Amino acid sequence: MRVRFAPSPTGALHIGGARTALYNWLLARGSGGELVLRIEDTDRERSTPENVEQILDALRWLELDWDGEPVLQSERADRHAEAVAQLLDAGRAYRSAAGPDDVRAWHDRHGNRGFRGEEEGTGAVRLRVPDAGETVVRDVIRGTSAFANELQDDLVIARADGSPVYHMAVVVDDLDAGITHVVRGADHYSNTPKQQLILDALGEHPPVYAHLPLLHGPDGRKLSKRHGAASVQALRDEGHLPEAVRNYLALLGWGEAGGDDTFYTTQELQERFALERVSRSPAVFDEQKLRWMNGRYLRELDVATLQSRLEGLLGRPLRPDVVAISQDKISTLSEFWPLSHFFFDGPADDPAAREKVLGTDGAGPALEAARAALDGLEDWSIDGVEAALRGVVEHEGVKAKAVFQPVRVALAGAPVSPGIFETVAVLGRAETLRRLDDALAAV
RNA sequence: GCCCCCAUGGUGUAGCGGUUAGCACGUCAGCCUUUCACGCUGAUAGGAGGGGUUCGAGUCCCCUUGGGGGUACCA
Repeated sequence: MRVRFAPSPTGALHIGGARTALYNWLLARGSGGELVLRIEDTDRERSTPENVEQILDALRWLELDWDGEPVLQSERADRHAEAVAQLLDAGRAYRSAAGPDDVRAWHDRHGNRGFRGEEEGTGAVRLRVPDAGETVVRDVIRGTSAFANELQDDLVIARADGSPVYHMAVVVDDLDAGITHVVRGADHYSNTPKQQLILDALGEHPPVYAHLPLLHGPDGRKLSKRHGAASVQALRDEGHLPEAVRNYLALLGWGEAGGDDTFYTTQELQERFALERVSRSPAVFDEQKLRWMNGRYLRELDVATLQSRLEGLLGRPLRPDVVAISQDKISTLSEFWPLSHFFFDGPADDPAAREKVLGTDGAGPALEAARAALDGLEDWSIDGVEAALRGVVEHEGVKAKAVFQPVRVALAGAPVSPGIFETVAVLGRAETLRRLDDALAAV
């Protein structure tokens, strides 16, 4: 099995594209086949080196590798031209100056019958589509359906300047690369008969096709940039884990036979993924579920791994103890800093929180008592701190919250932080007392 | 307009002629509890509509409706 992923370099890698890449990768890696990467850049405007690099970057982040060097479609123009010439020589294509207006005029006269032009020896190259018969598309996911040839326009396969059009280019590239299975988005489905027509004119046979259902946004419309995190780049920036994204994406449009499972290791995915079981209907990308799943993966990580991933995202060194006590509280990497930055750069500046929590009558005494208890504490551990602070609560005869919240705000500057005992223990005696004193001075 | 495809709760899916329609996210309630989370327990809600076929239909067929894709000298 030889499959291919052929993104067009429009910038970021779209979620739908990422899923297509994943499925192709699963197919190749799960079967011992090969995955080749081709950049569909016949549209020169979009194919800047930066755009291409972004796509490759996104794939690397997802840990989806490919075999060999990525092929740039634009570099195969000679081969495309050769194939066009072959069709011209064989009389399976012709040059015609007819443009869009002429095609429209034809349809005004002939209804939905496909446009048929005349050999004019100049203009764009059009494929001669037979009037009889039908082109049958066999799709592993969607089954079989027939498209009447009579209804198909003689399509342009090369522009007047000789440059090949997309359909011509893909067909030739897939042929030359020996692609056996074409797995791509369903937006290519209706174009498949055209490509089969070209293949047929070339005297070749079509590969196995599989068209994946499109992804929609929460509003039911095709997923796009305005739906927020619609790209792999955005997911990475939000602090998702590639393994979680892969797991989530795999399940967006595919389900195991009789399976109630939700979590799959990449290994399991490779073993069990089957094209035949991919859904036919479009799916809605659900950020909430991805987030939930990401949290589950995050909590499974050992502290050292989590720390290095966080450092990678934040670009600064962290501390394992801080990472450890924050792990249960976050579901994406980017939630770490807002929660625990105060360990590194001092209490947050949140006047509203200070006012609300430290402005109450009991706050002063509570902080005093907590300070005294911690000052003399011998066992400076999470358990030791807990014993000391609970002692304060008991001694003061107040609710636990009446002591813990002021301490939290004094240390973190915010009403939210990791567990208070953990926070105190990790912050250390000197820093804790200093922050308590600062808060006391302001009360 | 024409061609093609799709249709199980709010979301992703399981089921493949006989089930109390399963699982997961979400939502709601409760528990846990020092905040926020996590976790646990329970609840909520579903086969678009209409015709067939059949003893029996999410499950097979047709129509309607709704949604999507294609229809470029775009990719």
